Amino acid sequence: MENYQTIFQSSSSSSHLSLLNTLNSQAQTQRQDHNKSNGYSRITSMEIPGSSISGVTQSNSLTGVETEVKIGKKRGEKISRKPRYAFQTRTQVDILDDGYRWRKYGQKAVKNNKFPSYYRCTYQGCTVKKQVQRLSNDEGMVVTTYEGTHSHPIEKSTDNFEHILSQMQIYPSI
DNA sequence: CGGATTTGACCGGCGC
DNA sequence: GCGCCGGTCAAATCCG
Repeated sequence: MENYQTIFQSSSSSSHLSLLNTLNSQAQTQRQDHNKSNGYSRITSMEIPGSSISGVTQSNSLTGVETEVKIGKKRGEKISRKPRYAFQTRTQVDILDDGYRWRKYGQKAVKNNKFPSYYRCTYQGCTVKKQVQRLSNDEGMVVTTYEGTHSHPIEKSTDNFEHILSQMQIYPSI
């Protein structure tokens, strides 16, 4: 976990998928190191200087956390854990388009937070889920949690987001 | 017309 | 055992 910046710079042609895959790999690596039991382990922190996202006026700071979700409800099934990556983004727009097609399937009120929105990837066979929460503390703070990994190419051409990713800087630990 | 979004209800799990 | 909270589903609606 030393060369975060290098990894991101090398993902110039593969776009957003590379970002998530990169985080995926690093998350797994760190998971072995820390092996947190509380379920949340901070893996990366990103900061985006004032960018060109429509609606964003100030700097964005992304914080990625990886979570292990164990599903042991079924019978003798193997221990399946779903990777979850949470990004804390300081922006005014709730929906950060990462290039995939998302379909909202639920919205429920939570005590400490605002109304979290639940999204699912509409690609056939893709069970990746995304949860967007808005912190009541900071209106501009949005927590996006990705659950699962995409196994298909990106449909949309979000040059905007990609541009931001290129400017993204990750610090080893904050 | 098709697809995405919305909102309410339902279900399951956890806590007390 | 009951109640509460969170999460998901599903039908209706709206938009493009």
